[in-house]
This record gives sequence, structure tokens and C-alpha cells, in this order.
Amino acid sequence: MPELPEVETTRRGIEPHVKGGCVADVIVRQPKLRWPIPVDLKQHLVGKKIRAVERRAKYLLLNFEHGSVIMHLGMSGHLHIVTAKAAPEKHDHFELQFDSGQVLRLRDPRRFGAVLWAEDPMLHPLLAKLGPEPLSPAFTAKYFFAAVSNKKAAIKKVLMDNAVVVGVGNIYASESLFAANIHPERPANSITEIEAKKLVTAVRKILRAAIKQGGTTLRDFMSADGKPGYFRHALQVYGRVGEPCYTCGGEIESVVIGQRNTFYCDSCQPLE
DNA sequence: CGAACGACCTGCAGGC
DNA sequence: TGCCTGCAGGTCGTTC
Repeated sequence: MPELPEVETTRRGIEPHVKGGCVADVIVRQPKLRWPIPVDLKQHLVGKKIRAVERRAKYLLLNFEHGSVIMHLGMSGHLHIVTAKAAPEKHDHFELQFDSGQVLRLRDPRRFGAVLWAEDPMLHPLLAKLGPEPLSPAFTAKYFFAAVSNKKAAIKKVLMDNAVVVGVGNIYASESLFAANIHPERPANSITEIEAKKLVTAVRKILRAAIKQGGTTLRDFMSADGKPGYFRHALQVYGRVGEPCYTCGGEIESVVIGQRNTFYCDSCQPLE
């Protein structure tokens, strides 16, 4: 489900409800997510307060004084804020109950998500080797051009490589390449310095706009307060195969790159 | 070493 | 209505 804008939307949605909250209980209904939920998680958390809610790439971090809960929403996860008396539904696998009576509840039908514990999350193997945040000053055109220029894989694949830049998933990769007029199958090392700059600008602009709209809801994404994201209406190419390009009127095409469906406009994004 | 692919899951849409 | 197939916002681990 979520790419960076949806995770950031979730972070912003839950933060005011859980920041400062003291954990009263930890409920695990289904421990089998991408990795098992640690059996000793409750011991770490009961009686402890959440100091901050951060995001790194598509991971959410619930920071406590002595460590962090690392959460990933996978393809279908979302977090809700509910009250303790709200009955859990199918696929509500995990929750933190606070002494305020509020509950942070994780629903994840496909169970590709994760709930982990780390004393120092940035040193955790899943986070340690991640590339720069796309909205941080570290994601410069100079950096990106250097990262791209020694790779012959398709630019779309490289854009989705978390070691190069984090948070750009299947939707925003197609959208960013369209905005930068770059064909997704172009070898990464064929990208010029000017194009690299254009693509960096496009990624940042699109992710910012998507966050502003509360993310993209294709079928089931919702923010913590139950609202869908409105960026779907701003999508230029994603999911629009066979429909006319809003810019040139040509037909949007699709191609599979790295096992992922990819959308583009052949005339706005020429292959040379 | 990088590239390709399988794996992990459920739900849903579409075809027959 | 029901069964089957394919596809879906991610990404790690294995194999070549």
C-alpha cells in the first residue's frame, strides 16, 4: 500500500495521539508478519512513554527512551487510532493500548508488514544501509547523477532502489519519470546530468505534493483518522494504460520493469 | 558482483 | 452464483 507520502501521512496522523502516551498493554493477535513480532516486545514497552514518532524511508519509528518500535506497513498495512472498546476486526494483528484509553491498532491483510524492536533503530540491519531521504538536503542532483551513472539497469528500477534513494515506490517512480520526461526503460547510465537534476526535482515535487494531499488511495489506503488520500486525482500516468496523456493526448502505455507494472507516455518520454 | 526471480499473504476484479 | 486466474502500494533472500 504505502509509499513515502502514505507513510508520512500515517506518521502525521498518529503522532498527536500517541506522542507522550504511556503504554498500558501490548496485544499481538497474529505474530506472523513479514518477520515474527518479537515475543518480548511487551516487556520492553509496558509503562514506557513514546517520546516521538519518526519516519525513516517507509519505516515508522515509535521512539522510547530505551529504544524504538520499528513498523513497516508492507503492501496493505494501516494504522488506526481507536478507543479500547472498539472491537478488533479480521486482520487487526497488533496494537498498543495506552493508559489514556486510546489504542494504536495495526491492520494488515497481506501481512507483508513488520513490527520490530531495536535499541538503536538506525543501526538495525533493515535501516543501516538505506540511501538518503528524497526530501532531505542529501538528495542532490550531484549525488543522484553519481549514483545513477555507474548502473546499467533501467532508471525506473534504480529510482526504486532503496540504497540509492528511499521511499519512491511503484506509483511515484512512474509519476516522477513522467514529470521529468524520462522513459522508464532508459539505462540509468544514459541519464544526463541535466536529466538527473530534472528527475531529482520531479521526485521531490511529487512526493511533497502527495504528502500535502494526504497520499494516494488506490483501494484501501486511509490515514489514521480514516480519510483517504486525494493524490490519486493528480496521477498523470499510473494506472492509466490506454487512456490519453493529459499533456499530449497520446495513449498511456505500460511495461513490466523488475516485475512491476510501469506506466509512461511514449511521446512525452521518448526512449532516446 | 549484479541481475533475475521466488517468496511471503489476502482480497478483489474479471472472465467463463 | 461460483470457480479460476491474475494482479495489487514492498522488499528480502536465493540462485544464476
